[in-house]
Amino acid sequence: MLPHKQIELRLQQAVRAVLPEADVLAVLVRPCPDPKFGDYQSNALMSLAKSRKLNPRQLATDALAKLDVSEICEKVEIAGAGFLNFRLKPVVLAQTLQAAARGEHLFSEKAASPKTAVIDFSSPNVAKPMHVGHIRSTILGDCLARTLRLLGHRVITDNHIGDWGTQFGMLLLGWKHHLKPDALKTDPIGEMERLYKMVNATGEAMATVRDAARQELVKLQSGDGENLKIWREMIALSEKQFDEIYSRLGVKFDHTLGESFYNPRLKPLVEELVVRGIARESEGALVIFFDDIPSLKEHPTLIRKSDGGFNYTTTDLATLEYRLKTWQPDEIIYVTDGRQQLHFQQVFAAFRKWQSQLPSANPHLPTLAHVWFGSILGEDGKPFKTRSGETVKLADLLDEARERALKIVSEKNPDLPEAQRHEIARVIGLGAVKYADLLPNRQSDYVFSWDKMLALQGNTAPYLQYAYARIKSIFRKAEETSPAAPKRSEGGNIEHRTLNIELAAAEEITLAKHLLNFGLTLEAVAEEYRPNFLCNYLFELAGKFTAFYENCPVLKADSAVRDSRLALCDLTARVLKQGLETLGIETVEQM
RNA sequence: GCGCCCGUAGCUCAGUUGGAUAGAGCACCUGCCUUCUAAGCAGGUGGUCCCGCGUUCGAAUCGCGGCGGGCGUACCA
Repeated sequence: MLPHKQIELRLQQAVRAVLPEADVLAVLVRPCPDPKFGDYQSNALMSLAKSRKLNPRQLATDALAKLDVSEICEKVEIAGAGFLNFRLKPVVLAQTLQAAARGEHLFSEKAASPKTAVIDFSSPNVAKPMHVGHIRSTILGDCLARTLRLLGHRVITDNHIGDWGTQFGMLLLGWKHHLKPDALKTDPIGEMERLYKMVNATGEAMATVRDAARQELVKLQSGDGENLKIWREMIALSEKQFDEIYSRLGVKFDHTLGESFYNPRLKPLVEELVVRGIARESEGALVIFFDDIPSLKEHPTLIRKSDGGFNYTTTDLATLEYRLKTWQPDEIIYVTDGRQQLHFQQVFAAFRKWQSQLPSANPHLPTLAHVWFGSILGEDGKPFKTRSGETVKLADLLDEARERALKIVSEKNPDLPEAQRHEIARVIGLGAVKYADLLPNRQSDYVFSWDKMLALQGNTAPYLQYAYARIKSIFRKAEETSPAAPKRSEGGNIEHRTLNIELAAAEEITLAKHLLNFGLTLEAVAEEYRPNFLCNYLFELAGKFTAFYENCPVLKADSAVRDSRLALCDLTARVLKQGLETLGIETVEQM
């Protein structure tokens, strides 16, 4: 168990001894904001004292009397209003690093009770190009999936693509009358988008076009052979595009169950909801009212439109039911933009209402989480919407990123073979785009900017990848200059089985202590669904490594120091690589 | 009208149960490539954390009231 966990556990036991009724799970041990206070601190006693009108310093003293962490920490200090400050014993720090060097852990622990989580993200629409608006959901969702998996949870990713709905009426009408086969061959998505826009535009002016489109939709929904055939072709063409983008992004889904998958279930589902008295007719539509939920009292949700059609609430309820039956998840996570908050409140409330009324009511309903993110804005601060020709296509963004990175790598490192420079540019460009998306708090609105997305300096992915490449460079040099250098194990890491890690320089100690906080950070990411915590952690790690790199020569040091520093380098590289991988970002050995 | 979110350095933004002297990147200024990769480092400039009141030992963070902005609010998703 990592030292801070041990401290936390013992502190919780001590608090239980002093305040038996207290919720000790809220007693947390966190890294100190400033190393002068110590390595870890707990503020919990102050809030416990406050709610009980106790003297916080006295409570701290009482808890301390029951606390024995002497083999982990130096003397525990009570500071200020009642902070407990812990300072790790150097030997504990060294032992933790050595255990990591032996491959026993990488500063994180698997969850004690693994859960099953379904993550719903990306969800692009058929017949439309993937643009920058899709990147947040895709990258965030993928990162959350990776984080939960790393922590030992069972994760099921599901891409709920938009392959059904009213847009297909217009698409079918356009396809039948205005399709340009050559254009479809060269740029299928562009051609389908053109058809949609064209019919949509004329439909706004002409009722006959609207009606014709509606007719095509009705035919599709009632199983018309020709329309189904065209519809399937549109999906196939779109999925080809999705696959290309996902392959470039390195994003994989366990399932791609689009809206149409749930189509057969919609009618019986709605009937069931009516029979159970959850939905009722209102103004010609079937509606679920939430009179018992104040925040939703004014916001009923439709599950069948007055024209008999179903909408996305219906589909989402059917989807929830399917996921529950199929995977028995503990948690279902939806990664969409914040504008859908009300919708998900309604879906979640309707689902609970429905499930609670089933005869065999499931006592263990999953946690439903809407992980929302801010809107994408243009550089003018106005909503970045699909206006004619102004959408930045995802493929173009990735191309531009790769080109800018190639230009830089060719300047910095012209001697590398061309193929290698291209590969580096791919990894760096892609990493920069992803990192730019993960770094801000997800709830902030997102001002799209080429320069920001493609920045290669400062707090960016290339900075982290650069730190990694520098470490790898040290190891290359070590092998060149000294045949007696530590050997590489099969995993590409250095063997440390007999290694003694000794930390003397301030930069070494600071770096080492930061490594210990990797798992803590991953847990925070999983808890709050916020990958930016990991970005910041890695940026600090790279910064602390750089300080070490500037001040502590590795290869020129005497044998014992050198081996210890090599081990520290290797552990840093592993955490950087693992951390970046969790963000969905690759590393390169040289750049 | 109601609901959600936001307002922190010139710009873009972090800020982990309320916690210790509010941080980073960009931009700008001064230094540092015979020394493990300068996509870097060291230092400097830069703040009424929108305003006011309150709760608290302690507020950027919580409550109330303003001001400003974004989004949502029954048949698109």
